[in-house]
Amino acid sequence: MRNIAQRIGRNIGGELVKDPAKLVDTYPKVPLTVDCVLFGFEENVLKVLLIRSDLQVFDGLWSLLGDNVLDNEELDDAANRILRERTGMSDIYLEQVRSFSHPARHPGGRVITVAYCSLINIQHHQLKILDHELHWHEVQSLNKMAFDHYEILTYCNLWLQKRIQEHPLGFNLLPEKFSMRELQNLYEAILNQQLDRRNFRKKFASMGLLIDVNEIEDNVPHRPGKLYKFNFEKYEKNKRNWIGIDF
Amino acid sequence: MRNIAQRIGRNIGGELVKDPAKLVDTYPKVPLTVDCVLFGFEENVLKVLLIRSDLQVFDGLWSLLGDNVLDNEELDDAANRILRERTGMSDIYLEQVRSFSHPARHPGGRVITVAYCSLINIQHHQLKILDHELHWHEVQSLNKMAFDHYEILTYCNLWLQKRIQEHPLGFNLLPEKFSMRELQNLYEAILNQQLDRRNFRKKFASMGLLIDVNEIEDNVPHRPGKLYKFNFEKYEKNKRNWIGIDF
DNA sequence: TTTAAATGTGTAAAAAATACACAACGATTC
DNA sequence: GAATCGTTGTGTATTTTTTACACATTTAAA
Repeated sequence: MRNIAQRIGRNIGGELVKDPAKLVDTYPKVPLTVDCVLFGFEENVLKVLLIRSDLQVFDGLWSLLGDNVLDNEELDDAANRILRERTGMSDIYLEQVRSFSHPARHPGGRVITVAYCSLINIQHHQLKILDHELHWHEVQSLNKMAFDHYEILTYCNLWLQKRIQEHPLGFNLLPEKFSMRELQNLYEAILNQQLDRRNFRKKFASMGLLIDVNEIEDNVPHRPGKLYKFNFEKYEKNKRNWIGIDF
Repeated sequence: MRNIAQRIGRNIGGELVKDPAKLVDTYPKVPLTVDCVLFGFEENVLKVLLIRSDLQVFDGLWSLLGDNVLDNEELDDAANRILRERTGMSDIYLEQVRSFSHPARHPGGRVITVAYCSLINIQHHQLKILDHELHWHEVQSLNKMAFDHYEILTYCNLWLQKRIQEHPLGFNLLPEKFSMRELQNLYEAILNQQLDRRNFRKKFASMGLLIDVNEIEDNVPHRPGKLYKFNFEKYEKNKRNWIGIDF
């Protein structure tokens, strides 16, 4: 094997590189994409936003929302742009999850992708572009997808389960005013487990981040529950002391 | 703005892409590197493995161990290769942490990097290559580094603090047989906080993952402590039930 | 023999997590 | 308007976990 300095064209010995641009020119380049895993919540079911793959080899399988990273584009920006271009939605806070780099993950050759994740309220974000059969798909009903997207989705789903217990992401999925039952349904759907109703309420009550808006549910065929707002302001202030939720 | 299908050269309408390779050819390509953040522990201090940057613009600042990702190389493999080439060490388990993509992070132009992290026992892994002044550097004494490496290091340090409470990584940093005091020093160094000695011991005792080897410390100028081994076997078996350590 | 410096150990108090049941409410039906 | 249905709202006892804290013991060194 050649010496590393020789192989990558760096100077040997003690001399310093004066022209970094020349150095970067010698770097191999790879196609890089971003895939957005957008989770949503509707009818007490966790959903993910998908399109139909337009690659023949994937024969109509579903695919995450992905695209290339452009020249000089930061990954965060790429994720936001892709989401905007594919769905018409902006102002979604996406978080980087991890990269996937298996050499055979794309049938057209080596393409590395970085997965981004977010959770949104399906009602509050109308899909303005419906190309490629863009739609919300139940997470639980998926098993095969285009590329390695099922693997990415599974990874992001686990990431989300952990994340939602450390940060109050869940409130983005609910209407501004929500009942305790809606909140609990949300956590149960994401964590994929039943939770004790009284202990659930106790836990959130003790956090002191819910504001009782003195209203009750409407149009429910039973005793309506009280409505709450999430105290985003207080949360932002005390963010540093936030220790998370544990179920 | 052009339609996304036009911009990236995809087919419009319902037709399927038959040649994925042709499609990938149209993707913009970016230089991609991997940076390894290797943490070690020595003399009760958390250290990180660094080299001297050979870019003039960084005037002798310290740098992480980084290099390009090669064609068709998986990121995990790249990280292992880089570590091997730079230090001579293999069989180090590196974990992907996240990507850093600020367009101006490299003075030579747009270079995206993926950070990988590991924790090793400095005594057990001799540095076989010392090019570029490769050496172990105290984490606490750093503040400025080449590129955005200080930012990457800081991020990885936080990642590590979290990680070490969820997985027993720390045992990789200690000799096979270690005293409770050594173990506690390690946790204190990484978490950067003092821990109560009795509660610390109680916590580890209750996990049942330490094996008393019926030996005591040697060459200490005070009462020697008992030595333990970590029960890797039992941990691997019960990994799924592992709930972590919490300080 | 004394001193210095660390080890080894247990308990009480506080906090957090869990399990669990019944009355009150509103909507619907008859 | 009475009865029924389904869900809300609430509290307590038990267990588990976390925290705070002190003294006798052991070895090396002086």
